[in-house]
Amino acid sequence: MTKIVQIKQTRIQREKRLLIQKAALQVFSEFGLRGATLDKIAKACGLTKPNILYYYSSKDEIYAEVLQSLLEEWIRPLKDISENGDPLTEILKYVQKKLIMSKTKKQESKLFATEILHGAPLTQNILAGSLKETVDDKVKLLNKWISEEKIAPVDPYHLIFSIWSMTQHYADFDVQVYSLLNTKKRSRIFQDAEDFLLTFFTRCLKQD
Amino acid sequence: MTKIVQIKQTRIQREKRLLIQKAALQVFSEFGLRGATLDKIAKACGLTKPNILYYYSSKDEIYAEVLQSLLEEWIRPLKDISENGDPLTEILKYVQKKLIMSKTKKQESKLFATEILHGAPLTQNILAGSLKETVDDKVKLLNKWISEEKIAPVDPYHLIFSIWSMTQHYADFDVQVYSLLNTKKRSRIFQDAEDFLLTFFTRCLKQD
DNA sequence: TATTTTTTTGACCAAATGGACAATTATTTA
DNA sequence: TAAATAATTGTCCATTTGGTCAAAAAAATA
Repeated sequence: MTKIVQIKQTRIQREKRLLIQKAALQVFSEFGLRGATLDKIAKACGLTKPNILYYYSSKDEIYAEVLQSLLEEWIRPLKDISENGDPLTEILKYVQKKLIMSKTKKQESKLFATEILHGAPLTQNILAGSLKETVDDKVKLLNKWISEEKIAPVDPYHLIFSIWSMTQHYADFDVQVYSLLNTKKRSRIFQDAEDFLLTFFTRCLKQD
Repeated sequence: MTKIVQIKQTRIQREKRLLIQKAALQVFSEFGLRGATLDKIAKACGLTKPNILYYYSSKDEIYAEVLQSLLEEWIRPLKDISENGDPLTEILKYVQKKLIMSKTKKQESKLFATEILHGAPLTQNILAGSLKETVDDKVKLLNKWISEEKIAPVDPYHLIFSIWSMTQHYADFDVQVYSLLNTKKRSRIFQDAEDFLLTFFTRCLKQD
C-alpha cells in the first residue's frame, strides 16, 4: 500500500489533485456535502473512485481542502480596502469586486453559502478568526471615515453585511433572479446590478 | 395494507402530519434534502420510521409538502405593498416585515435558500409562475411611483432583490453574522439591522 | 361489547455509498 | 535497461438509508 507521505509532490500529483478539486467544487456546489458522492466527483473528472481515494483519504478531506482554498480567496478583496484612497471610491471598488466574484465564481459562492447556511461546521474557526480580524480592522477604518465626516454615518458591520448579501445574491440565487427577469433584462443582469448597487451605496454614503 | 385514500382526515392524521412537518422543517433546514434522513425526522418527532411512511409515501413527498406550505407564506408580504399608502412608508414596511420573518422564521428561510441555491428543482414553476406575477405587479407599481417622482429612480427589480438579500442574510447567514459581532452587538442584531436598513433605504429612495 | 377501521411497529430488503486492498500498469530513477 | 516507486483499477465489504410488509395494538363505530 502506497501512502502519500512524501514532502515533495510529483507532477502527476499536482495535476490530479487540481483536477479533483475542480470537479469536487462543481459537484459540492451543486449538491452540497452530503448530496455529493465520490462517484459523481469521479465521473466529473474522469478518474475512478479508488484513484481519487489515492490522492485524498476521504470525501470529507476533499471537501475541507476545496473549502479551505476558497475561503482565503473569498476574504482577500476586503483586505484591499485602503485607508489611503478616497473613502467612497474605496467602498464602491469593493462592491464592484464582490459583484464580479458573484459573476465569475458562482460555484465558489454557492459552496460557501451552503456551508454557512448549514452551520459552518468546518468554517467556524476561520469566521471567528482571520475573517473577524479583517472585518474588525475595516470596521475601525469605516468608523474613522465616519467620524471625519467623509462618509455618512452608518453601522459599519451592517454596511459590510449589506455589501456581502446584495452582491452574493446574484450568484447564490441566480436561479430565482433569472426566473423573475424577462429575456432582455436577463442578458444585462450584471450591468443593471452594478448600476443599481453603485447608485445605491453612493446615495447612502455620500456626505452632503 | 391501509392506504390513505380517504377524503376526510381523522384527528390523528391531522395531528401527526403536522408533527411530522414541523420535525421535517427542522431537519431539512439543518441538513438539506439529501442530508436529511427519515431516521432523523423520526427521532425529531418521536415517531418510528415506518410510522412516518404511513402518513407520507416518501421522503421527497414530505419535502415537497413542507416546501409548498412555506412558499405561500414566503411570498405573501410582497403582495401587501399597497398602491394607496405612502410609497416610502410602504416599502419600509415591507423591509420590516421581511426582517421580522428572518428573525422568527429562520428555518423556513434557510430551507428556501437551500432549495434555490441548489437549482430550485421543485420550485422553478412557482418562481416563474405566481412569484413572477406578484413581482411584475409590484415592479409596475414601483415604476409608477418613480415616474410620479414619489421615490428616487432605481431599477425596481434590483430594489426588490436588495430587500430580499439584505433581510434574509440575517437568517441564512446567522452563524457568520454572530461570529463577527461581539457580545454586546450580538444581543441587538435585529435592532441594529432594522435601524441600518431603514436608514439605508430611506436615503436611497427619498425624493428631495 | 363485538366488529371494523385506523394506527403502530419490528423485522426485513435492496440500492447506494464511502472506503479498503491486492494486483496490475505506468513512470522515475539509478 | 533493470529496479524501485508511483499511479491505477477491479473487486470486495460494511454501513447507511429509503422503503416494504405482515402482524399487533389502538381507536372508532355499530
